Amino acid sequence: MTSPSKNRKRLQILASARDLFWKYGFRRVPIEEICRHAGASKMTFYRFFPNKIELAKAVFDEETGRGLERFRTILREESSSAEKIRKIFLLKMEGTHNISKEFLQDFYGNSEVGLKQYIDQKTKESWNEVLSDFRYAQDRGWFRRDLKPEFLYYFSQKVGDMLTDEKLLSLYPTAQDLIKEVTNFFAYGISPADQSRTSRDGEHERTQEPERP
Amino acid sequence: MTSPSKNRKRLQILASARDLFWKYGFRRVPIEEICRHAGASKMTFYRFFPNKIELAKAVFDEETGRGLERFRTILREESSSAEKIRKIFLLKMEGTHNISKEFLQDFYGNSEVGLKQYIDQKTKESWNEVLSDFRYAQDRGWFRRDLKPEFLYYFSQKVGDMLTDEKLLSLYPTAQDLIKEVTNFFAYGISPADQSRTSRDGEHERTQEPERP
DNA sequence: AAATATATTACGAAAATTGTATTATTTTAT
DNA sequence: ATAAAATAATACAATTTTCGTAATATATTT
Repeated sequence: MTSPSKNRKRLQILASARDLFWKYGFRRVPIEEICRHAGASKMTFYRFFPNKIELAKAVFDEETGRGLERFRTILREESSSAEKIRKIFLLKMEGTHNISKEFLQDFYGNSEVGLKQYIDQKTKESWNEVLSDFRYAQDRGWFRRDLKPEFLYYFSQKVGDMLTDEKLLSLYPTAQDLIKEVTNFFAYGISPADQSRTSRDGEHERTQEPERP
Repeated sequence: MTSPSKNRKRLQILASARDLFWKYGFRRVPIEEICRHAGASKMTFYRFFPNKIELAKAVFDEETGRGLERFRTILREESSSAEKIRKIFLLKMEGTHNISKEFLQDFYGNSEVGLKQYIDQKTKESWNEVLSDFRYAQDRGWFRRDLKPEFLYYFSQKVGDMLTDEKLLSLYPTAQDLIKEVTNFFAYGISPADQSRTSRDGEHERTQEPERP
């Protein structure tokens, strides 16, 4: 058995599936397209996965597991706040972690028994772990205290859908406030308050314009 | 003939088609899904459009026309830079203008004669107009001079794909530089340089960390 | 050279999509 | 209120897409 070779194509298929599922969702992507994208034949696919659903499960498990792992590693490692956010930035750019809306949407539509529950549970677990990790970092003063954990979570997920995501929008009174948060995030970074920021208001109530004395 | 009523459903279908095409591309979205999304029946669809291709053409025309119009209006109107960028922000949030990659991709795959050329030309025209408008504003000192026109264009298109867009990335030596641009954008906004920023380097060569005296 | 992994091609079955027809319901104008 | 128009709902055949398997050929590994 050629262990390394055996897994090579499998991982390529897995990666391609993730990329395509992420963008277009589960049902919109035919198996053959995944194979084309992965440079594999359909037969090779069926050697590793019995059908598309099992493939999707594998993708889901990979992401929740490995992505969360990477995220936690970055949060816990010995580095500056700026370095942390830079790495999370890059992690997000790779699109390596977290589950896309489109992917879950189609998965939910599937009437497979137990699948929805399985996903719900795993999602909730991951979410709680991320929040807990974030608060861990926040407690140690690595991140601003007035930055909502939910914000960084969503930010690290997908900058793309940030401003159109209903869930994220619902965290703020108006769309304006979300824009403020984004602006503040880029203006101040994630570092805790320091002596240079004396004119700030309370949490999430700063003016939209960055102060420039 | 009830003119207003006649166009109501048609516009809803058009809007739904745009939303779905934008996200998933042309071929991945069945007509019935568009109808569902628009709250219209299939028969109503076929009353307005002979087939999906004609619908896509209509969507394309609408977007290049109306979207560009709105963009230019914002750029040209009498308002502050901050106000302009805010409106462009909101415009982008609505996802109202510019053509998505997925949409064009599928359109290109279609062997319809002349379609590709038609799209290419219209796209190029719009692109040139936007750039020209941008430089117009830049010349009048409304925007920073060291902000690449291409950047604002892409920014206004889709913040989402910003950091994964190959074209945009290729405008910068490294991904770091793009991140710098994003950071600077949010840190300084689009306003021209003022007295508060004396420690800046040359174009696109500032440090990644915002200065905080 | 043998064994294994993969690609290619073909294929039938199942499912999805398209486009049309028919009839019922709702909306609009008079 | 009534007629006309617009729309919805349903059903349908024709077409296309997708799925999953098989048989055979090619490439890779051992």
